[in-house]
Amino acid sequence: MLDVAREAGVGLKSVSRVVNGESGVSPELADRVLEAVARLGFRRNAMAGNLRAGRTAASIGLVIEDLGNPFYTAIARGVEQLTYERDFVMMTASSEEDPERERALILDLCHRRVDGMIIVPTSLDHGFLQPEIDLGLQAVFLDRPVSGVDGDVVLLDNRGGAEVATDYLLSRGHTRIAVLGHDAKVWTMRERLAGFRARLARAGVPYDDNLVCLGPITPDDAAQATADLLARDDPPTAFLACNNRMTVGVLTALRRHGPEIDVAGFDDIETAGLFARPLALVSYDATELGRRAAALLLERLDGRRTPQQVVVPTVLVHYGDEPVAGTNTKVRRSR
Amino acid sequence: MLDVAREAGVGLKSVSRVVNGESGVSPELADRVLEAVARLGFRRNAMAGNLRAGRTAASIGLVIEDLGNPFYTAIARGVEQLTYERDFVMMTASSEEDPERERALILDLCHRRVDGMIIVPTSLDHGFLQPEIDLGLQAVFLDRPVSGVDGDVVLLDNRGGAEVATDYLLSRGHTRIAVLGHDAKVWTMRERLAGFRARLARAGVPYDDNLVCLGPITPDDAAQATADLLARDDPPTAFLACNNRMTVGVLTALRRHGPEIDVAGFDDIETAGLFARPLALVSYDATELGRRAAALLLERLDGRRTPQQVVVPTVLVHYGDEPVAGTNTKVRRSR
DNA sequence: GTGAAAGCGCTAACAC
DNA sequence: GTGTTAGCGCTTTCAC
Repeated sequence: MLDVAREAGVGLKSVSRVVNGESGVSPELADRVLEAVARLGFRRNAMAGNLRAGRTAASIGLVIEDLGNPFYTAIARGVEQLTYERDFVMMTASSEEDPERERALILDLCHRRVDGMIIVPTSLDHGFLQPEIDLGLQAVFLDRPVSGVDGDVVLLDNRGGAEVATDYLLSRGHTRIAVLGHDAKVWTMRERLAGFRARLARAGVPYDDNLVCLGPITPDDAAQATADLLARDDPPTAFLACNNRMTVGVLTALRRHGPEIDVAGFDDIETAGLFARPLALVSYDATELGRRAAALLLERLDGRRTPQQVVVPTVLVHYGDEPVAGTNTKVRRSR
Repeated sequence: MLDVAREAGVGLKSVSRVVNGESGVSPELADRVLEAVARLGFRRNAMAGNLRAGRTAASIGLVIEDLGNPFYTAIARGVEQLTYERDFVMMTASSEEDPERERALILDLCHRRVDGMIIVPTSLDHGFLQPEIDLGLQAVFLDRPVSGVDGDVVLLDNRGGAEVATDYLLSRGHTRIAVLGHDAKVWTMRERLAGFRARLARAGVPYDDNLVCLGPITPDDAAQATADLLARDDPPTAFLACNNRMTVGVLTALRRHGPEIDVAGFDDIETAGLFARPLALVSYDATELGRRAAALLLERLDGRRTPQQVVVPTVLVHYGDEPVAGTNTKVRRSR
């Protein structure tokens, strides 16, 4: 920059002003500067500019579990939509559900002085973040609550969604409903299970632990588990899949089975309307989830300090009952 | 850092050494420093460290079209897999297919001194990047070639894929094959169309411009276009959809039609095996596409300068012919 | 081993 | 309007 100043025969600050489009520079001087900039191939170093006291990098960190899962990428998209307008860049990182990796990722982003972070927490305790927050980091947690840290939280109405889905399967006359889900250590999973059990109890249907299969991770895992369940002497007559991967797995295993087996699942699937089998999905706008989180973060960056929590409702959407475009019936909102 | 030095009663450089885990510090001194760091809640500022001459931010920029499209997120995932191991952070940004936005995004990332960039180019000319490259930026272009810039390129065998898909439809006896695609300004689209025409010609089937519909963007657009085509006096008997959104649209419009209409599409769809209708898809590993690009970029960052170009092959995968899990028949490789 | 001094490229405060 | 002077928080010589 100093070189430019010399080349143009002006002061350092004038170059700074011109380069940053600040006002208060005479046009001719600006021209000279611009010329020198061009001649010298000067590029402003944003990092240096952000070095100033208390300043940050105009960047936000997004820590999700897996860039390969449409749920998380929809979130990333929502976050980007809002942060782009404010000229933040988004640094995305996948924790791969590994608490240790998550921790390292988050701390690295902190060192890079991101202004704020949106985190889908994998660790059970985020106490390690509190020091950073005390130092000025702003954080919004997404999809799961956290303990030991100040920050906003954006949640899904998991319990309500599970309740509506369970009611639907019960209303179809099922009493032996299998549940497929991920690890019960994950809060969302516990909530969904709780909703399921609550509705079963209300309907007077006994809860059978043997029909609940937690653990599968990939669709293939889930398909195998489904096949195992169906091979039993007293197989389930309906399935509740607790996330998009489980749903795909269940459906894969059911391809040779008739429509008498009903399936409900959590998370929307973009192509569900094209499936061979009818399907009820607990849906919600995942992009909106990201937008809400980003909005909260931006509010925080603007100065809000009182913690907020928002819960995004879900809707049970029926696919395939009436195979006509655009007629998915929204049956009942969870809240 | 100076505060820490004072607090520990040591020199500035010693703190730096300890904080960066450099060797050559006596254990007791290190202990004192660590203590002071803890007491003062010191956090190293990575941005300041990277300010030094010629240094960079250990970050790479990824510019794609749309974070909502599984094609691009699969790429992002592949890129992340390789760059994570080298402690780079990934700054992701969507150009939304807007050349102006793309340009702004790229330039912003340059100013943030990313070490390298992986770009799915939307603009037709990237000459504006050459100055940055001359200044040391490393770039890899993905999915489409670019003009006017030095950099590596990772491409898909678009033409070969289209040829195999076209051959398949021809082999099923179709002579009136409709093509749905995005803008012909996009290189991939032109390649796919060229492959289609080449095989038509070879088979002696006349090319009918009226059956080629370019322009739809969303699945809904494509569904509408498909419906329009089917409503003609002499409708097509098969469809070639040139990307995942087109495929979904075509299938949506075809839900009420029998299996006599064949559909082939470009891009894999994760849930295609669950669809009501058989489907042939020109598939490839999009994550691998990202990995290849990242590998090239890392090589460049390690010093390679000779430009490279890699072409990733495609495979035609048949879904739904034989509804059993795991038996998707890979019919023919494009190369 | 350890530390002082001189920047890295920029912006904020303050003169002119 | 415009330029000068301090830093921002760190790393890098290079003495000690």
